[in-house]
Order: sequence, then C-alpha cells, then structure tokens
Amino acid sequence: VNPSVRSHEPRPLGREFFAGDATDVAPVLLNKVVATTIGGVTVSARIVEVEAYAGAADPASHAFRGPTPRNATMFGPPGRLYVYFTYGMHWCANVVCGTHGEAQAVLLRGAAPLGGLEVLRARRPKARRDRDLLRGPARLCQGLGIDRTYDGADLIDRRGVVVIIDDATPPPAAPVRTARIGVTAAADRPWRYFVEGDPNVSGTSSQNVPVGSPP
DNA sequence: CTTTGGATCGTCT
DNA sequence: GACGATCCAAAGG
Repeated sequence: VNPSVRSHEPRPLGREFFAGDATDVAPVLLNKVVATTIGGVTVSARIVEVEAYAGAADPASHAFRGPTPRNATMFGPPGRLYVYFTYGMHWCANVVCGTHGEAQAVLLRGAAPLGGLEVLRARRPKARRDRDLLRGPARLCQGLGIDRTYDGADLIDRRGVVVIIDDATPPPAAPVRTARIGVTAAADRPWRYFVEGDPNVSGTSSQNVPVGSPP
C-alpha cells in the first residue's frame, strides 16, 4: 500500500460518491464536512441537514419541467455544485448526484460550524447565536460565501473553492426523515434528512417531527 | 417559545 | 404577471 494514503486521513469525496440516486446520497452526506476557500480564507462545517430532489420525476425539483438556463448545472455530471437564487435575495446550494443528465441533487440545508468561526460571524452579522450561522439553506450559503460565482464548481478538485470531506465521522445510522420544507408539490415524499438533536438543524418543531410518528 | 407579514427580483408562464 | 427548495424583526403566549 501507499504509505502516504492513510485510511483515516480526511480526504475529499470522489466522483463515485455522488453517482447514486439523490435519495441514497443524501443520508450519507450527513456528518461529512463542507469547506470553502475564498479569498485565501477557509471555513469548514459539518453537514447536519439535507434534502433530496429526484430530477425530472420529482414535481418539487427545479428540473421537473426540463432544462433551463438556471438549472443547467443540475443536468450536468455529478459532483458539481448547483447554486440558485430565490426569493429575490437568497442563494441556495445543491450537490449534483446521479448520472449525467438525470438532474438529481441534494440541497444543503444546515451545517455545524467547525473552522473559521470569526469569518462566519463576520459574514452573518444578523446571527445572534452561533447555531444560526449555517442553519437554513440560504444562511449556509451566506456563511460559506457561496453565490452565483460558484454555480457549477467541481467538488472533486482538492484545490477547488468548495470541497466535501470525509473525516471518518460516520453518518447517523438512523437520520430523522420528514417532508421537505417549503415545497408544496410532492409533499408526501419524506426526503428531508437530518441529524437528530443537532441545534444547527432548521425548521420549526412541528416541521421536525419525523414521518410515521404517532399523532 | 410560536406566528405573522414584509422584503425583493430572477425566472418561467 | 405570479411565484418562489427563505430570512428577519416584531409581536403575542
């Protein structure tokens, strides 16, 4: 074996990690580390909340009505970042999954700050508590410095601006599953996944009740 | 703690 | 012309 490759050394995820269905990739993205390096400054955070969007077959997906200039990145190869603008003022980021052309994606909805706390606080002056720095898809992008500039960024490139790292922290054996937040179409599909009990998970208490729990 | 209304503009109908 | 894969401050329990 190559002694320079130690099995427990943190390493960026390879392309193959993203090649599966979004509903399979989403839960195993939990507890991975996302890091951005912008202007020579690196911040990192542990992913604690995601949602799967299953491409053309998913009425809630931006890809449901076919390719457009906005969603072009989703229709490209897996392992890239799909960044979109919404509500006239917010950016949100997805990881493209599946095979080229399937337009599957996982929305990054919440993360626990790890490194670069001072930078995160500076980028998120309205966050009163550190648990609000990256809690929610638009806040996450604001804290990590993600905007339109990084739509299409390749996550595989170790020297890229955005990487997702496996630091050997396993995903939860049983993530909490709920309906996706803010979507009206296909509300019956429980494709939101989060780390139970983590304070950096978005949503209200009623939105965070797992599917199938007794009334 | 929860609920409510306003902000704000790119995108597609 | 209508609508968001949202956030925030304010107000009420």
